[in-house]
Amino acid sequence: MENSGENFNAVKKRLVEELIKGRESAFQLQTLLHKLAQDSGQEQLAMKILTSLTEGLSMVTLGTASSAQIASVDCAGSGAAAGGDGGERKKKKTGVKDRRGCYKRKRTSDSWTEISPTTDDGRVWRKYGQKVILNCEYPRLYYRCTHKNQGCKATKQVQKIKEEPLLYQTTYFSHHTCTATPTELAQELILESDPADSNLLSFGPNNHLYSSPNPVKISSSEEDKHMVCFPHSISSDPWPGIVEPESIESKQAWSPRILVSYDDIEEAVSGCIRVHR
DNA sequence: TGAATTTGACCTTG
DNA sequence: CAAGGTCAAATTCA
Repeated sequence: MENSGENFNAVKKRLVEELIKGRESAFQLQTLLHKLAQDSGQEQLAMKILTSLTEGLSMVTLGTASSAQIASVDCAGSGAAAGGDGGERKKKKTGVKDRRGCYKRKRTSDSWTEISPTTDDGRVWRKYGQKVILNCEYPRLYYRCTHKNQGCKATKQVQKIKEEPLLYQTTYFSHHTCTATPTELAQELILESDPADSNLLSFGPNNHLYSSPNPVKISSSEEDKHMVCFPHSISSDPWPGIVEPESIESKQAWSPRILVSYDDIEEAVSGCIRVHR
């Protein structure tokens, strides 16, 4: 057998390189977009970014993680406390209800992920669970729409990624079928009226990736609804490229994020895995 | 007192 | 069997 530690380091190094390339390309694109309103080169450059990031992802994927786990950003690496289900409490119910909902959610076209310094999205959620996740420093929180009784099936999972600066990864499943808040209605109107807002790349000061404090649904197309954000650079710090919220004066002005659909990643990754194995 | 949260148990999937 | 997602009784809060 081979030295797996060395392999890992080599892969990691390449991953860093690939992601840095992606970042540089993104920066070029940003400059380009600044100069030109419309240009055919934009698409190619965006593709280049996607390829670089996907390449990096595929290398990470070689190890253990699924792309969904990669999207969860390494969860700060430390060994998690076992199980979340500790302690002693009543032994309960022997008569289990016929079936408990669907377990192990699969990412469908109706799910998407957002990274944000806040979990507040203008909706009213009810927490229904919390779980310690392996290799994640912070527990994952499970929420469902408060209006579940109206038949609203919207749920979300909130995973704290980082303490300083505070960052959460929120994964949404299904859309609200209950009455939307005025804020959200306004947001959806804006996005739907401007399809160019979907899948776009944009950056904050210092060329850093950032997300809106009040995240909105980015994609309006059915295939691209489940999204993942990527940091611009990789180091021991899971989110080194993200600026402190306090240092930003108008986060709102650059709220869109780098977004890549799971479908794209998984398609590309599945191809890359064969190459790298 | 009702609604929301907490948390151990239960269940499915890989 | 481990891990992740959900349920629901117990507890806390307004």
